[in-house]
Amino acid sequence: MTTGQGSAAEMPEELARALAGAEARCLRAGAQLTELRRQVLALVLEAEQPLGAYALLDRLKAQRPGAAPPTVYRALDFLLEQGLIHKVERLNAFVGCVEAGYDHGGGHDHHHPHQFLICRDCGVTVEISDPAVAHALADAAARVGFRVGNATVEVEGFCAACATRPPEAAGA
Amino acid sequence: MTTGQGSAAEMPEELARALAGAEARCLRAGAQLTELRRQVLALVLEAEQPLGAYALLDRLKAQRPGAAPPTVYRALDFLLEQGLIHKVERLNAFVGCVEAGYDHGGGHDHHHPHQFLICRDCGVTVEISDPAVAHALADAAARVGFRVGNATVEVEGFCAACATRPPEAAGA
DNA sequence: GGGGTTCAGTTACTATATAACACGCGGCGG
DNA sequence: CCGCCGCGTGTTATATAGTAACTGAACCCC
Repeated sequence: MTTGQGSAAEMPEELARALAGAEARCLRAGAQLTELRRQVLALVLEAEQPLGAYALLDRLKAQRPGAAPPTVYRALDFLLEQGLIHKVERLNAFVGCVEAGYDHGGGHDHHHPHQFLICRDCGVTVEISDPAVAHALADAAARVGFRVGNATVEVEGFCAACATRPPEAAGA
Repeated sequence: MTTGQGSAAEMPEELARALAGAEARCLRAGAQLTELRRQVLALVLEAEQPLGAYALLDRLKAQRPGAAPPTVYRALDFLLEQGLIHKVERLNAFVGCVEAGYDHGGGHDHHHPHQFLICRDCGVTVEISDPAVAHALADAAARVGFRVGNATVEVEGFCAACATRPPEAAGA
């Protein structure tokens, strides 16, 4: 609510740090975080909620009038590959990866297991990264001889705030 | 591979049984498994793989020339509500629920937790229903005060067959 | 028989995503 | 120097997925 997207002048430190981290990460991966890609990443990160490709496109057009669907989708593909953003399949929308900011050079480089909690009521989407879930999943998969690659885990339900405030009196 | 979809004449016992089970289930739920819905359900069940709404529409047109997108989507919505089919979000496609066939009158009525394993190589999609995964997920959610409703869990990776037969020699 | 509900037909449209081709730029070998 | 190639992007067109809104038929209930 507090962000005036009209002019892309403002640049909170947090965003700047995230972009710098992304840059470093791409460097390590031998990938180019070009101007376009940085712009799209910034748009995703600025938003507090998952944004659809076309919503991003609209915002992007402010800075890049000629932008078309492929413009956005190609950037998104890149960012997904680099693990800088995730796609929320249930929403056909994209969010910044909560872990992307940490520039911990070692261990895994990207594509950490993650899960989304999506509030049915207020729409808030939260990313968590629970090892137990990943483990249970890998376990279950292994039981049928399946080798886990990338997992999409998205839970719809009620966030803490909306769960306590019971919505609008059940009608049925 | 063995099903000739050209004419909808054939009706394996398995399919017939599944449809009968679905009928019984709807009866119990006070829902009507109409002709259209049965047709769409049959199409989903016949396919060995997830089918997109428009693929279903094409097939449906053989039996119902006037069919349009809403025709299929309304039937799919119904079947989803009844728990007779699931949607695979990553594929925008629909599959029959493996548990729908069991006409166990008691306990849960539908919407059991389930997970999909999708082979990156051959595309085979398998549904499993692992309580440990569901539990781990509910647990992780509870830890942040989130009440779990419906979970989408879809794992991409390699099925047993494709995992043993290493694909086409890794390049990188 | 009026009035509700449910289901399906129909038209039109919105939203999401990709194909295919063209161009500019930088590197590299002839 | 030139042609070629890989890459990122621009551009146009199109494919795929999903809904809105209105219509009418069938059924049930009173």
